[in-house]
Amino acid sequence: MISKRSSRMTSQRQVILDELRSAKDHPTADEIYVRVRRRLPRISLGTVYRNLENLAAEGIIQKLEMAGSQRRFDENPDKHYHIRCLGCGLLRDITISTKFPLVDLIDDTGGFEISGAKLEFLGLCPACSEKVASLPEGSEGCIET
Amino acid sequence: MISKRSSRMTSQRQVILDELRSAKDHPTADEIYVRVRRRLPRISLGTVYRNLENLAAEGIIQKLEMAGSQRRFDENPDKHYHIRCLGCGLLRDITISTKFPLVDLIDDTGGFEISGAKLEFLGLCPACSEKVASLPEGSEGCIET
DNA sequence: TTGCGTGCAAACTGTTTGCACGCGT
DNA sequence: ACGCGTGCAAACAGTTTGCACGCAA
Repeated sequence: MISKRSSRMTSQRQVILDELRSAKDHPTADEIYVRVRRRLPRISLGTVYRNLENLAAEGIIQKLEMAGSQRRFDENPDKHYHIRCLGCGLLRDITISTKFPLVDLIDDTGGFEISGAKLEFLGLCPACSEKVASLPEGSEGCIET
Repeated sequence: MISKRSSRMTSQRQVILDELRSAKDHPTADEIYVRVRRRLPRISLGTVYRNLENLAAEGIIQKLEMAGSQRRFDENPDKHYHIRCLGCGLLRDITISTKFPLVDLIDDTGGFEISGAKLEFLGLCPACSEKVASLPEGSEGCIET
């Protein structure tokens, strides 16, 4: 794993990591901030950002940069995929049958040296697709690329 | 195509669309802003954003929300894929051999109603991989997910 | 003539940073 | 005791919005 020399262990760092690990969702920095503040009321948002950034750089957690939305953090540092609900923003892990590297899909690299791919699925979570099913009409599915 | 009632044709809208169509790269709003200002020096950045947003909503152009980077716009409204250079940020179209919908890769939808997938490749453009080849050392490839 | 789209500037969101201080090593 | 990591507040980047006015229809 790509990792830097590990940082000093502060109570802030400890609680942030704790709180992220016990979160089932993939929280944003400010969601983590409010959760951590229950235990460390004087912590600052800047500190939360700094620690999350460091933990990610050390390969202990994972930073999720989703297209067109706020950054989220994942306690699982290993490569895996996600599906995002277009209705409520819920982000959930998903496993894909990875028969081959996605890079194999490319026809012509155009001279690029390819190092990876970002893949994210979009849809409606059970709760939201329930809601949509009982809608007036004319709300055609929003197919994103 | 999903499209709204088309908007009033103003010179701003016309020039923005022109400028985007003649751009080979996939410019950001502010890049378009500086280009358009050569022709319409009094245009405001807000107007550029509003028009790009409308054109995208009408299906005339495409908004590209890439993970962890600034929004870009594509004169081609049709679904296609891109590769982004991790060195310089260059964004280029790429064609993939789409033997099957990406959604077929999913093992378990977890009850989600899936409407699509976002896929983006990452790598180094010819120019940047040239530079890296002649680097000191210890700069391991940054494999993103 | 009507009202949509504009220019301008201010607001806003998410994130980063400079600084003095306090705490982990 | 040294200096990294903190709290705070200000800065920052990208994008959005309220308002009065002008121009396309």
